Amino acid sequence: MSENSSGRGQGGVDLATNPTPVDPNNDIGDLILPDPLLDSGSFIDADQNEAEPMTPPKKQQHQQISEDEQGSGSGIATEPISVAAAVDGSAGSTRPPTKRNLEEMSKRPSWLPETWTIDLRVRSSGATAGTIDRYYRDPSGKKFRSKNEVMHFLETGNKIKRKPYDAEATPSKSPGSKKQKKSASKRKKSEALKFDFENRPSAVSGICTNAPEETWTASVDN
DNA sequence: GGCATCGGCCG
DNA sequence: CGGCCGATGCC
Repeated sequence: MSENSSGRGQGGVDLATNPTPVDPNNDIGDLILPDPLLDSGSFIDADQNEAEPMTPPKKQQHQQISEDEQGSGSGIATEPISVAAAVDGSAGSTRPPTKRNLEEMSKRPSWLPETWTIDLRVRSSGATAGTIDRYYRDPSGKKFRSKNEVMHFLETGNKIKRKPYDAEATPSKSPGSKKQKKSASKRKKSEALKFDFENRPSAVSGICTNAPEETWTASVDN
């Protein structure tokens, strides 16, 4: 505690560095947000659970924004971010604004289904250390790297297919023979949208009605 | 083989 | 600056 005055002794300077130019009524009020994650209209009731016989009573669908705690030991370099911890509110002059808005980052984009979850990962090593990467997890647990991938999955139901890596393409290869796509796997079911059947509540219609028309909704119809 | 992360590039 | 993708390394 004594270090308090020592480390942050520059109380006066603090204000000078962070004068918060235009701030009508933010101040601490900003920190006490009612519900940054839950917006009005967002209800996470477990009431509908009972309607789903298949849904095991293991756990509810809480908004898990990857606020898990690193248990220990794992050689995981990147560490999951905690929204609560990120709310320092202190003079973060030494911190880039990127982190400060961690809260905003954890909020779901409009194009992302409400049943999906966001995974925030911070790079702890490398030249890009400190970079925040956003991942998207679907109700099933699949992990995606970017919005594009998520959309692809929502549209086709199949994970994006990336090149199998062709190395330098064999320099001495003769022209004429190459990788010919084999027409294998023709049984590719699921070509048509797969809503979040994983946790499809019986009141789905209610939610749909209530929720505004999102872009992804249109895709489903398509 | 698969997963995870980092780097670098682009908009 | 943010975001996405690609590639590599590691397990």
